[in-house]
Amino acid sequence: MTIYDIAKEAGVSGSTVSRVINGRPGISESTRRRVEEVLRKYDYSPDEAARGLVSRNSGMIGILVSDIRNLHYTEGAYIIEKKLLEAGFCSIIFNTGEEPGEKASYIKLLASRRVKGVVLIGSSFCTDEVSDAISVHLPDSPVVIANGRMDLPNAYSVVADEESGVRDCVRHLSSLGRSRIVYLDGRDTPSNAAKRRGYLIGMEEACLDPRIVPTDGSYGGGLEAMSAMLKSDRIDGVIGAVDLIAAGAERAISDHGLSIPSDISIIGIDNSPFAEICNPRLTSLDTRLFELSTSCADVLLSVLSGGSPERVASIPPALVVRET
Amino acid sequence: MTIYDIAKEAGVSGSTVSRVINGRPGISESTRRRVEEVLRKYDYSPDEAARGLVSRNSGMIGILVSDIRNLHYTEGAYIIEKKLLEAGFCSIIFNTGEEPGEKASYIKLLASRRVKGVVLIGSSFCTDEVSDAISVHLPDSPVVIANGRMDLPNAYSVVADEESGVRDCVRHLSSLGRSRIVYLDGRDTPSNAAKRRGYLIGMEEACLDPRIVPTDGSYGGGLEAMSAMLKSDRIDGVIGAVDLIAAGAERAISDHGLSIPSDISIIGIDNSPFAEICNPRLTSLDTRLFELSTSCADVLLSVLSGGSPERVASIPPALVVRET
DNA sequence: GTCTGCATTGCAATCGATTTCTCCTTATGC
DNA sequence: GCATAAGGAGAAATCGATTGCAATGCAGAC
Repeated sequence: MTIYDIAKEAGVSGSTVSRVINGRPGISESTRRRVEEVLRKYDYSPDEAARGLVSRNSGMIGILVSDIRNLHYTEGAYIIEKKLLEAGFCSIIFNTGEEPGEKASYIKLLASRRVKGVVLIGSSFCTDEVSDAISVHLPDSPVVIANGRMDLPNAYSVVADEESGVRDCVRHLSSLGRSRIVYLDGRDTPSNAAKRRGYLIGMEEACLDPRIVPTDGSYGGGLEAMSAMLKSDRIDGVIGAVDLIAAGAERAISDHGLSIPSDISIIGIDNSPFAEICNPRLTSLDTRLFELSTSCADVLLSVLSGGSPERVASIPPALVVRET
Repeated sequence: MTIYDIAKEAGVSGSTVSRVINGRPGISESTRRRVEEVLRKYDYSPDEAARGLVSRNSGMIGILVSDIRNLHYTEGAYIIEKKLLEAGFCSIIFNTGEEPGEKASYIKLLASRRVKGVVLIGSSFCTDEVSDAISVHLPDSPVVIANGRMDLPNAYSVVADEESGVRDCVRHLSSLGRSRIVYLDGRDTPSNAAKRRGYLIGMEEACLDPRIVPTDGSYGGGLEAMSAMLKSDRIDGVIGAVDLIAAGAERAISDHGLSIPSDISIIGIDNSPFAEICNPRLTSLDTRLFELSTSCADVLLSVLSGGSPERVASIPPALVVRET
């Protein structure tokens, strides 16, 4: 079923059908109605490949996600996808994995699909490989990075201000009289580096000794690191780089027979669904995933419709105080 | 940059370049090398729209997910996407929302993109609207439904045997001496209907009085429903249609001052990450999301490569006993 | 020396939709 | 009643890659 089949049945030419489909002017009301009739009859929809070929774009947006185990990223991807779809753009979503070389190859893949724009979710895309691949294969398409920065003429960033967010967490704990505040770090990403900086600044401001403990970023990792610490050290405050780590720590603390929050306060980061389910409910720094994701989509749509939004938008996080 | 640009630079015709790119035979080793050189020089990748136009397919697979709030679905989607990508297929993932009419329109969208196959995630796609849309717009492409059934010549199903899974949950509770076992239902889907059947069968077998309480399928819903029940009724076992409901119930019980599992046992369904984080850790029926999703991808790939897998594959769930 | 045959390579049509340019019809003004 | 303008519709080129078929060249056979 092509426009010519439609054309034949309606007794017109292909060009006319095309014009009707695309709402182009210069068609008489009667022909338009006749063609629309046939269009409806077959519930026709045009071949997007052919369309893309002549219009030189696919009407698609590429979304790259590095780590699917991170609920945070996938949720962001879906929010963005939904928003773009409402605006009439299809999205291709790819899991790129963590390897920088791999990530760059996905840029090429998107380029060959003639995407109109790209959204990169997570700071782990901010590498030279990815940046180079973009300037080679997609020098003219807008690229929006969620929670990361890239120095490219066609790149835009929307970031959560994690540094000051975590600093505020330290202030909060300190105002609660906590002084031995440990930071449970996650995997090595620019985002986690910003959080670490915020922690160090906060501790410095409060004239406290900082202590950063590495973990693998998982629930188990948080549990393990916390258990080890509780054996020897006195601690009264914990900040986890993500909620999952904090949840693991919470569990370790309650297994150790200490009480939360009277003995130890805990704060997680991201305000994920996990925070609500922990027992006691986890206090968490909300990095405003919804606003951030929505804003990414808005920035992209703005560029695509000829606007020129800010190169870097910053979303302030907010501490959600619960029971820990 | 087109194959003709490459061709000019290599001093050959476009056809030759095309043949080299696609590894077609009948090209001398020397020309092939020369063309490959230029290809590499520009890191060229062909326009997929043009390719799709002549080959009459896009090399893409459509994945439809109804509810993005359900972590279970999105995780399945990602597992499938990854597996398909490894096999060389790109995926377009769409959130369809719950409305049947909307869902059907996405089928049309996929058809216009000339997808090679479709994966529908969740039983909520098993409606007449969707089924009709498939037989009109995609009568020849394989369609795989994860955890649902559809009666169509080109449809394949991979389902978790939730009915017997939930029946086994009842048996488990009953073997623990529980007799007042409540089932907290979720939203109205074929999948939840199967779970309900399993519960009823299990209760019948154990000669116990069934009691099904509706909820909205959320953590809050489970909490609310359970709180209400605890005010008046004596209960010693709970099964939640999904982990989130069970987690809410768990919280309600501990808020009510009862102890788990000595006073009341709880079982969730899906064995999601939430189960591990609950305190105490939630016993849950693992519906084997990973195996199910992988199997969906396998079935699709099998059909696409000319195989004819079973129309319906069933994955037996497994009870993961934790602390509740 | 011509002819057959195979290996390479190029030409041109094709996929389906868009768009420019041209032609034709009809209405309007004189 | 005729000229002209304007609006409606079609013919054909185009997007970039693929592919059947034709053409070329070269080697070996007679």
